[in-house]
Amino acid sequence: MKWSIDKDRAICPQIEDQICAAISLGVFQPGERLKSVREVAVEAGVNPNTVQKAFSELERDGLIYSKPGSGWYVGEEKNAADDKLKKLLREKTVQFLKEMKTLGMNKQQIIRLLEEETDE
Amino acid sequence: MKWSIDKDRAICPQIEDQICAAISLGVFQPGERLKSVREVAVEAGVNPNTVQKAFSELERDGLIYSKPGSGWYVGEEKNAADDKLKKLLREKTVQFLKEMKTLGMNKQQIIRLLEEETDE
DNA sequence: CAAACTGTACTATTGTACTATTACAATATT
DNA sequence: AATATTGTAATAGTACAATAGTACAGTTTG
Repeated sequence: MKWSIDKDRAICPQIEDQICAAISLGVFQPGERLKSVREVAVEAGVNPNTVQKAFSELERDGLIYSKPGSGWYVGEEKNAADDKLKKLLREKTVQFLKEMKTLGMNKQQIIRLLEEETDE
Repeated sequence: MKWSIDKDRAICPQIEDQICAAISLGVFQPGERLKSVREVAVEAGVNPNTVQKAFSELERDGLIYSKPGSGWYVGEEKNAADDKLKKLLREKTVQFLKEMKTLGMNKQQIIRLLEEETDE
């Protein structure tokens, strides 16, 4: 898995979110074993404690579960990942809209900016 | 002036950004005196030190200037505010797009989410 | 002149996020 | 059985933003 870590934001939720998206989008299948806490930490250039915390959060939300001594595994209920991803995308969108409107932008102007900054 | 402070983000840049937008959008006119550091602090529910820091940053960027003992005043060059606001809006947009794409969304899906979350 | 308000500077403290390091028990591997 | 790897926990250290409090000099106002 390829990680995209922005050092200017909290790292823990970024790990969470990207794993959540990977599960929801089918990159990881239910029952599949994830890489170990230490491996992910090296891959993402991050402290193992941070990965451990992110995994624990995902476990709390029912996306993954741990077999102590063996590893972390994707849960059977993909719903949990789908719901979490949807919620995440909505929250990010709402937050973005809020900030842009605080700076005086309206819907039309926001979409125009989006069009300008998109290459595809 | 009405402040919109999000406690989950760094406060200092929020003060900066909102004043910048207010100047660029003509809410504050060149030469106009801003409220004092202490007044803004009370209005926004924030520590005076944080406002002082925000004002100093805006001064560094040429948006406002201080007359020690008298107050802070909007600079004559509105360009500085226009440029800073434009840069700000672009950065926020680029950041939003980056995060959404990291979570697997493409342009079309992003715009659809925006449409869904906009009321006007 | 005197009082009030202003910008400015400084220190101390708190809260948060992350890193660094170590340790231990459960599991897997050989 | 022995070794390596895993999850898990605890501690200490670092860095930063923000708060709290104080102080002082310049300006305005009465």
